[in-house]
Amino acid sequence: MVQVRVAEKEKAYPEGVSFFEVLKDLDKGLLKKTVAVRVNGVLRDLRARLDSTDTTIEPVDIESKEGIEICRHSAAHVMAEAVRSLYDNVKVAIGPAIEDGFYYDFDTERPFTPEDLEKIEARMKEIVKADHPIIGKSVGKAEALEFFKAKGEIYKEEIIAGLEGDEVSVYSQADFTDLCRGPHLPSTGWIKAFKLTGTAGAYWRGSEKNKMLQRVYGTAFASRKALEDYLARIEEARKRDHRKLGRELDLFTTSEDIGAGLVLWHPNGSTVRRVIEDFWKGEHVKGDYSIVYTPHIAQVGLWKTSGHWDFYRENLFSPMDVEGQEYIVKPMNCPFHIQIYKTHLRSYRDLPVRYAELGTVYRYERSGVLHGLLRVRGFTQDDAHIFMTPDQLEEEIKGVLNFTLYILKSFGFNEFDIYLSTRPEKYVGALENWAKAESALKAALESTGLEYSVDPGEGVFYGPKIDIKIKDVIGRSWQCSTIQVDFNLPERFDVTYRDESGHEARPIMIHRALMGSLERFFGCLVEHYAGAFPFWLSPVQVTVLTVTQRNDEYARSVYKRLREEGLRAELDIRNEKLGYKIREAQLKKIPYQLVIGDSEEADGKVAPRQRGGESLAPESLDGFIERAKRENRP
RNA sequence: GCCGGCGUAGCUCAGGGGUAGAGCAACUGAUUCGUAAUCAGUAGGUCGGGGGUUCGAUUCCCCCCGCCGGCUCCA
Repeated sequence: MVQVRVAEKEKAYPEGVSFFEVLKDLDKGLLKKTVAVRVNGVLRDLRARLDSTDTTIEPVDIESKEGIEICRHSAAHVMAEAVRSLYDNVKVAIGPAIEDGFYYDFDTERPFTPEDLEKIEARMKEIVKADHPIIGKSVGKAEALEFFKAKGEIYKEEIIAGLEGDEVSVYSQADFTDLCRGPHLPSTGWIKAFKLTGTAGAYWRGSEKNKMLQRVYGTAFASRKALEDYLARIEEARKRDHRKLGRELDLFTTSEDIGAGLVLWHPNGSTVRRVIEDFWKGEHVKGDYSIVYTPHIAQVGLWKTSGHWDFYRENLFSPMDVEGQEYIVKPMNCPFHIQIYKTHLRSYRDLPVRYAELGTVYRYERSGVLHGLLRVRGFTQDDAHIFMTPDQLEEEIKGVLNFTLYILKSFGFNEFDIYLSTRPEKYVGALENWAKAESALKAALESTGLEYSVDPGEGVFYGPKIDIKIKDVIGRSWQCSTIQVDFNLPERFDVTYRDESGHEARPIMIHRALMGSLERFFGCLVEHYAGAFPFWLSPVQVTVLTVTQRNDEYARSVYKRLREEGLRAELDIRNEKLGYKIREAQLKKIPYQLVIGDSEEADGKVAPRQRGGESLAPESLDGFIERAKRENRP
């Protein structure tokens, strides 16, 4: 007999009884929302049986992260079963649960079409309805190898060959057997809600060198309601898509005639960008940065010296010939800033030197990776390079980190995911410098009191870095800020300063971008605010609307005054009904609509209406201007 | 770059071997109107580009460009 505890309850059962039976006996209600159990810290199937060491059983709730993962994983198996039953000569590869869903990779005779997706989903529904038991067992490695070999499952063979230990576990449902660690649902009927979401090509083991397999994506949830909520969230994200809003609000476009990944900023988008840039410049001047400008092209030798020519050649635009010299469009700003630094002999007393630039760079991104404003070929970095003595490193990083957070918060981002990336396998620079820099970054992070995680080996070849991802209102993360320590470039460009004893010494550099690229950051802002920018960023802040043409003259004077006060105003005196004009202003997401009718004109007032639909009491123009000015800042 | 899908009026989309259609937007006229769409009329397209098949291609085939979903990549 085994003494079993589940939550508060305790009872003895004979060995060999399944966890399912134990729960059924002890707490039927609990069983209903349980998909697996954790026993002594290990996840097990409900079908698994008690053995002598099992004492405490923790049920895994279907709504829990692990519970949903188990559902998704089982759904992936159901999909594999469906695909194998529908198509000949299919080999299955891997099929894990992922964030928001699951996928399974198949090696097929031909790629899947959208029609295939429907067929597969329909077959999956049949399999769920048939409620096949999902049974796991442990088998010898040799036996498993033989089994999958006989079935022609070469990918499974490869996986098994790479596994440690003598035993592997396999799961079977109906006539489909898969290599799998588990756990799984007790039977296919336990899958409550799923949907296939797409197909894609995906390389075996993620390497371009390997064969491209067919991946089918899907998702599964604990209930139909949860699935519907998820689909509604996707729909919400779709509504916020910066590419859609960019067109609707006339913010930006790209043009086939110009080229992929090159952005045209329309007047509305340009206004937002200008406000961002003005704010950025002002804050940098306050923060003791020097703002600089540098050319868009330069001799390729600069990039050979920097090392980018060797490391990133496939992402540089081809050189152009200028009187026998090779020039390229710049992929980075750093060498220019270094050249400026080097025009003078620097003393330790001059450091740190901070150069900031809204520098437009061009990188040849492979066509398949381009995406709206988020991944483009020409973009403007809010770049800066700081030259300092090694002693100044920690203090400087703290300063940069706090500055970054301040700027991001000014744009309405208050939640961050912060990562410290440490030395990668391929690196340059002395180990002791790496250690020093990593500990300086760490100390700076700790001084903020914010949580962060370490990405081991994810640093750049020339130094460790801090990356900050901002979270938008619907919880998505966007990589924007990066703070990178660099030992490489000062060396390569022979950057120096005179230390306290008058000797030549090597400064350390920091590269940092707060918004990353203006394009990406702008795209992120659009989605964060769903196009309804805060007042200080809105392309048009106020629109003056007349009720009838009798009010045109007064409306003009209101409009003129608003412009004189530096507010971005528009005047709509078209011969249309008020409702029509309001609707249009609303769709343009203009923060304030000033309604001007006979009564406002008679009283010398304006009647503000807010973007949200709320009408404010008529007030004097001065009063409104005061309100607007109060809101016209971060 | 790779896999799949898509490209028709400014936008959203329908159509389909015999040279195209709707709604909204635009323009013109009437209406002078109070917080999300007044009515009527007009105009608008080398059907992404190039080549091929065909008596005839926007439709079928090939190549290219661009966009979308992924993979890979992202200093």
